[in-house]
Amino acid sequence: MTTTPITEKGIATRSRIVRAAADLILERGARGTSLDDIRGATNTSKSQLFHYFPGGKSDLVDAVAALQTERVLEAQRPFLDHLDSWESWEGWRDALLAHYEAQPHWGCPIGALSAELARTDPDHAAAVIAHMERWRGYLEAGLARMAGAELLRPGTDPGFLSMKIFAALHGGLALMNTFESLEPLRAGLDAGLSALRDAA
Amino acid sequence: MTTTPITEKGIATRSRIVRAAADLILERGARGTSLDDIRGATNTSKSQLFHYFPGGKSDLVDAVAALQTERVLEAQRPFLDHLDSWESWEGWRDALLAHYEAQPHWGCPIGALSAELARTDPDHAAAVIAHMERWRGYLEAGLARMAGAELLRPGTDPGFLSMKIFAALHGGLALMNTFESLEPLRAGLDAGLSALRDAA
DNA sequence: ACCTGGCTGGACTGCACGGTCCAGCGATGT
DNA sequence: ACATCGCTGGACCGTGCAGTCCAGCCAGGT
Repeated sequence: MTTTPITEKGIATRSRIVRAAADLILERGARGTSLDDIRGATNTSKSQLFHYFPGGKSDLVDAVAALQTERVLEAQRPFLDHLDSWESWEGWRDALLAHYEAQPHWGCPIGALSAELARTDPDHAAAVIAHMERWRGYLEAGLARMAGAELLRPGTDPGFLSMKIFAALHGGLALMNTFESLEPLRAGLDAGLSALRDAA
Repeated sequence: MTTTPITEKGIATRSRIVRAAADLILERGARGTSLDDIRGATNTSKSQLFHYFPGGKSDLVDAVAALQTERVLEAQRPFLDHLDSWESWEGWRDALLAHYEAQPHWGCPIGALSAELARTDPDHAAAVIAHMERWRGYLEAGLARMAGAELLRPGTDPGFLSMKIFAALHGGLALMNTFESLEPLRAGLDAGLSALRDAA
């Protein structure tokens, strides 16, 4: 639960907090980011943090996860909604590469949060899983349309194929974080498209 | 740096600590596991922890990372050393599936540590990256032999191809952690082998 | 001018955790 | 029997952090 600000000033402050928190959490992880860090980075005070996020850090992390999900989905548009042709998949791949290259730090904000919170915090985990499933759902939807148009080998399961591509993508993101390079993501996306080609 | 125990009893205690710490860290993450947790799970005392790991938690985490690396490499034997035939790659895939299915918790111990520490702790990060590179190196070596035997398309880069397979694998592991199911790993490995087939 | 209420600053509290310290215990060798 | 030394138990300390509390500030309305 978060408190929605009333005035324009309040909206600006809240947004400033979430955006700074998103950056810090991407850089240091949720556990590695203290409320004082966020306070310092935003020129705010403790009371403001709890004013806008009554549930404390937990609420703030939820807000960050939601923001990052929107950001990453937005970065994949318009391809994400039409992943039913070879050109769309290639455009999608390029959009992802461009997005993550422009990001201030290596790695996938959602994936990192998931890896960090899945094991400890069931409530957050559910929200993060939902974000992941929504994301993968776009891939599956496109593949289902391709299967309908008989662009895929008969008997291909769009759900499993989407998981293959999704896994290859997220492995690229994870290793991008490890190796601090864009190369693993390029490789992961390549592997994902190989899996797609394999089913065509 | 760790203190090597002298007596048999000491060796047993140290090993008990590392193994319990490995389980707890896999389950809750390094930051989510306190020394008191480990102390409680092993019926030891603070002084023993610092007796065997003078550098404190940091040393212990290093030891856990080393243990988990050995475990996961061991699980891939004997295939890991002969990844130069189609049969070996399939045996390798099956061995990995069996290993992670038998594990007490979902996810990749090394990958999780990497995701957690890469951003904050450069010292640990270097060690974890080394482990990752060693692992990927086995794949690359096999692929290089395949390229030498002209089993791969001319011009194929074993390094990049190994990264494709490695990324697909690790994406499967990461999502396995998120979705708490073996299915993503199966999908990731499938995608990796698709990439291999694509280069054959 | 005054009031209301959204917003802000910052001191304060309680607690969890990493790390220190020292007083023993117990097996092994002489 | 005694001394040595690896090993063990657990009290203790300092710090960093999430979360609380309250005294203001500053519009906009009347």
